[in-house]
Amino acid sequence: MSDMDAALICKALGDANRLKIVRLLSGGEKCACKLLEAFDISQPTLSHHMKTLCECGLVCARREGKWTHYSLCGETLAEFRAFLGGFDYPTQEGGCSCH
Amino acid sequence: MSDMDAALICKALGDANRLKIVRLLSGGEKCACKLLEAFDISQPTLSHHMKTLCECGLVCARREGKWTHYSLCGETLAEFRAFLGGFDYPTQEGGCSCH
DNA sequence: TTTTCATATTGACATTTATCTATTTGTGGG
DNA sequence: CCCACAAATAGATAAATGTCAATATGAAAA
Repeated sequence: MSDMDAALICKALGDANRLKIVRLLSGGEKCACKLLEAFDISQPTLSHHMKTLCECGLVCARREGKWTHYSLCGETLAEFRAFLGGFDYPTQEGGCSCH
Repeated sequence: MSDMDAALICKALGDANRLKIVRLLSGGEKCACKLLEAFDISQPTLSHHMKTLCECGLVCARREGKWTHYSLCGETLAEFRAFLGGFDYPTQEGGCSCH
């Protein structure tokens, strides 16, 4: 996963509503109308958020008749976790021999 | 870690420059002047990014004379990873009994 | 085919954000 | 005390973002 991909995912998660959407999807696939019930936002706004989540690969959309069902993309989620796992936090000091 | 805390961290990571800063700090503590060398941005802009990273708890600042040394906060990073770990991606379908 | 319903797109607007220049703050050395 | 330097803050501005009302699309039902 590239920095740009990761930044896109972070940006997508950096909104309280979208974070809540991801949490809801974490419980299993949901259609847009069910998701909408959980929020105080308009239908176009939810649709816009879903587009953001889909475009970064975190969420997949499945069309079934009139309804669109959304679910988390486990593969992307795993890759993102691996990306974050690449950050270490060495406790030793003096890493910067500044002056 | 609350949703708001996590959203703050995500927002902080949702910028290519800040992601790069975190990667640099992942290699150990660095002072602001060393970080600045790695970018094509002005000193105030870097300072602004560091403030964002510090305010979400991902980075700690340590003052030493005229210099400020920054490092990743391992605790926050761990909490954030745990937060993301809370998202499951159940593969079973039919989670939404929509219609 | 006409209607109805679920979702997506458009266009507009207010807010937030990333960035810069200019200035200020704080620290240490002459 | 004054100067030099590292970093932070202030103020301004262009770009991105979240939101909504209005409209379009697309699919099933009547």
